Parts: sequence; C-alpha cells; structure tokens
Amino acid sequence: MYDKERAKSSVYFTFGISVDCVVFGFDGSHVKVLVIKRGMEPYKNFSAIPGDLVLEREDPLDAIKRVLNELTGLKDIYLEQLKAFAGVDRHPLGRVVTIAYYSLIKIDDYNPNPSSWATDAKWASIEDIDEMAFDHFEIFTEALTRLKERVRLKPIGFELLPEEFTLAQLQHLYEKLLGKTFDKANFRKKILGMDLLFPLEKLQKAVKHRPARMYRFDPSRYADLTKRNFHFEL
Amino acid sequence: MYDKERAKSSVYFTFGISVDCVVFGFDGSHVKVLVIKRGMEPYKNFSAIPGDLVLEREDPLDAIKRVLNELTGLKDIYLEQLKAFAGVDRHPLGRVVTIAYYSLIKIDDYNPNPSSWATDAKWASIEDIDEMAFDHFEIFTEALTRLKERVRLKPIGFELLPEEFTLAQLQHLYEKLLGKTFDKANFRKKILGMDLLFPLEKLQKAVKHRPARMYRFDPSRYADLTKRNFHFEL
DNA sequence: ACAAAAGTGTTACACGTACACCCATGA
DNA sequence: TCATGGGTGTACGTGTAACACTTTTGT
Repeated sequence: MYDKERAKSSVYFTFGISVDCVVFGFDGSHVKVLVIKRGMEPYKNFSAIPGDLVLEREDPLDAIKRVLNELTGLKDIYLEQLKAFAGVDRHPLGRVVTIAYYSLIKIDDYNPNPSSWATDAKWASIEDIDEMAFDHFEIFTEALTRLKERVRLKPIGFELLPEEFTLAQLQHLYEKLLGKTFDKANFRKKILGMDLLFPLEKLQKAVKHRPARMYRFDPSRYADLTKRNFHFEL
Repeated sequence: MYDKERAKSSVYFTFGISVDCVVFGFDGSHVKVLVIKRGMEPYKNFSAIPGDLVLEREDPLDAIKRVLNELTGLKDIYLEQLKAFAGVDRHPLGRVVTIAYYSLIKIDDYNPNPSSWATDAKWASIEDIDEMAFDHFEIFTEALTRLKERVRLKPIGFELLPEEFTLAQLQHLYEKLLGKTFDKANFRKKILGMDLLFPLEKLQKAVKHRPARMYRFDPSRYADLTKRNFHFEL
C-alpha cells in the first residue's frame, strides 16, 4: 500500500498520515491475520499489514473503512483503533504517522481471491508471523496483545465466528486466543449462564458424531445486561 | 499549547502533529486531572489538556516527555499512549493529528505553582470536568475509561500514591477509581495475598487514632510473579 | 457395536462476602 | 475513657475445578 506514495507529491513524504489495519480471523483451528505481499521496494517481497495513505480531507476512520472495503468487499466490520505509530524514521522515504487499527472478521466472509485484486493478500496463522515490512511486526504484536486483553472483558469473540456457531467452536476460539484450555462442562456453564447466547433449533450437520446445537450471540441482550451493571468476563 | 501554532509557519496548519497528555493524580479523596487555562483564541478561557506540537524530527514520545517535564519539572513519569485523534476539522486553524497519552503522577510531586510558568495549570476533580477546548473533553473521557480498565488488570494504581502508603489510602484510591466500595478486611487479604507490597517498619504519624503501617510497591516482585504466570486483578 | 464428540451431574475445594470484634492512639 | 480508624478471625455461600457419566450421530 505504501507503494502508492511513490506516485504522490513529495509533500506526503515530508509528512504523511497513513492507516494500517491488523485483520484477524479464525478458521476453527488457528487464529489468522490478513497479510499482503509487497511488490515494490522498500521491503519488496516482505509481508505487510494492509493500509493506505489518508487523503488530505479524509477522516482516518473513513480511510481505513475504505481500505478494508476495497480489500475484502465487506462493510460494517468490527473495528477498533489500536494506537498511533509515529517514530521519525519508521519509513525510509519520509516521515509517516500511522494510525493502526485492528478488526475482527468472520473468515468465511472473505476468501482471498488471487485474481480479484492487485495486491495478493492471504491468511497467515499468528504463530507463523516472524518478520514484516517497516515496523509492521511491532504493530501486529501490539494488536494481538490488545485483542487478547479485550476478548476477556468484552464479548467480541463472536465477531470471529460465523453468525451461528457451536459452543465447541467458541471454546476452541478462546483456547487459541488465550493460550489455555477450558473444561468443557465448566465452559458451557459459564458462558450459557451469562445469558448472552440465543439457542437455535438448528443442529450441526454432516458430522460423524452427535450433532451440536447452534447458538447465536444476542447483542441486544448484552446491551440490556450492561445497563444492569453486568460485566462480561472470561 | 496550541497557541504556539500561531507563531509557526502555515505548513504546520495544513498538517500538524501534536501530543496531548491527560495527567491524573490522587489527593487522598478525589481523582484529579491536570488542566490548563487557555489564554488565547480559539477557545480562549476554556480548560484544556496540556500538550504541544511535535517538531519535525522529534519522536512523539520524546515530545510528550518534554511537555511534561516543562510543565511539572518531573522525569520518569508513568506514561502510556491512549490513541490518536485525527478528525479533519478538530482544530479550527487547520488539520492536526493529535497523539493522546495519559500519565499517572504522585500528586505531592507536583504542586501547580502559578508564578513558575506562563500557563496556569491546576488540578481539577474528574467529576467537575464538563467542557473543554477542541475535542479535549472526549480525549479526557476516553483516557479515564482506559485508566479504569487498566487499573483493574495492571498494578499501576501505586503510581498515583506516594512511595510509601497505607492500605487505607490504596483502598480509597481503588474505590474512587472503580466507583465501588470494598470491605476493609477482604481488600487487605486480597492485596496482601498477592505478595506485591513490601511492609515497612514505619508507621503513620500524627493521626488521632491507631497509626497504620506503611507499605511500598515492589516492582521486582511483580516482575518475578509475572514470569510465573501471575495476573494482577482487582 | 464402536468411535467420537455432545452434553450433564456430582463433589470437593477455593475464594469472595459479610460481619463481628479487638487494638492503638490523641484528645 | 471516648472517639476514630487500624487490623484480624470466622462462618457462610457462591463459583470454579476436576472428573465421571450419559446421549446421539455416522460408519
């Protein structure tokens, strides 16, 4: 994305604002991040976080929504600002202030389609990330840390699952995210006890064992509970 | 602090980076914020958060440390970035990206001295803050929200107390910060059970009741425990 | 009938809550 | 000796941890 800078006036190089977004997904087994492969110098062939420069009269939040929409075709994605990265020499071609976001998407909603877009994006497991262009590895690391903190205190894990999911899927997600295991029975009791999940009649299909019940997160229920001084915690 | 912009070249107005810091303190009874009174338009006579423009080749973290040092004379203050505020029209004189921080200081270390500095800064109780210049009220609100979250999960409350403090002071602080009351006996058991506080021989003095024991937070102890997978939580 | 995962019940124990009580100091 | 807040012990209930067990499906 920074490649575009080359085409722009040098005013942007002396002082640019960009937005980058760490996009998380979950494929049922691993927590994933969306990375793109840079096609140009600097950092040619390095992995990078998707992003773009912010236009002169553009709100950064609009800018990052634009980037995400162009990349994935999705709207109304869960999105939160992480922090700004603004060191003097983070970009070799001139000073750039980057406002970093992270977002959570349902992985089924976006399959990187190599032919659809110029940048080739793909999902990478978070354990496999090692080096990245610029200070993107640092951004990724901080985003992951923040996600781990947030997911314990806010019911945002559901953003990474399909609309309808089983409790086993949910448990698996939390186990991967928090890096520990839960007892099945206790996990169910705790999460169902919160009264945040709406049980559906629908059952899992085409599994070679007893099919699990599907659930749906009920945001209005959560809003109600919040007013009554309820605090999600896992 | 924005007043300085007037003296600078218009390049900064078309695109400036500034740093602002929400400085918290605790006087034993109330959580306080350091506010300055603006002496010039725009927002003349409004309260504002201390801050300044970032120089062309200055790291924002250095910039905010500079501002805090100029204002309070202190160094090595607890400091954390909140987030960036970068809306297009937040500043009437031109686009400014503000990186907001918050910091915690021991209130005894800084008494606003009206004669010592041009800007007159003073401590205000967080309940009394209502309106501020620019979007500073929003910045303040978000900083406070973040502080409330952080203080539950990280042992940073001590940054707001003197080096040596009593358990009653600590309890009071948490009660004001989290907006609830704790049972004295249970609070002590919990906090002392964490093994983070070093009990001193010293006792409280000149109080007209039984003097309380003084404690000191032990950061090295905390570092140790963290390695053993301990997680602070209150 | 078997494997595999869903789903439930039971018990022991740790921890939070509530509250009563004693202690040390200044006036 | 009284008022004030420091400091501690205990009893009770709730919630978490551990684990065994039953259920339902596909092969």
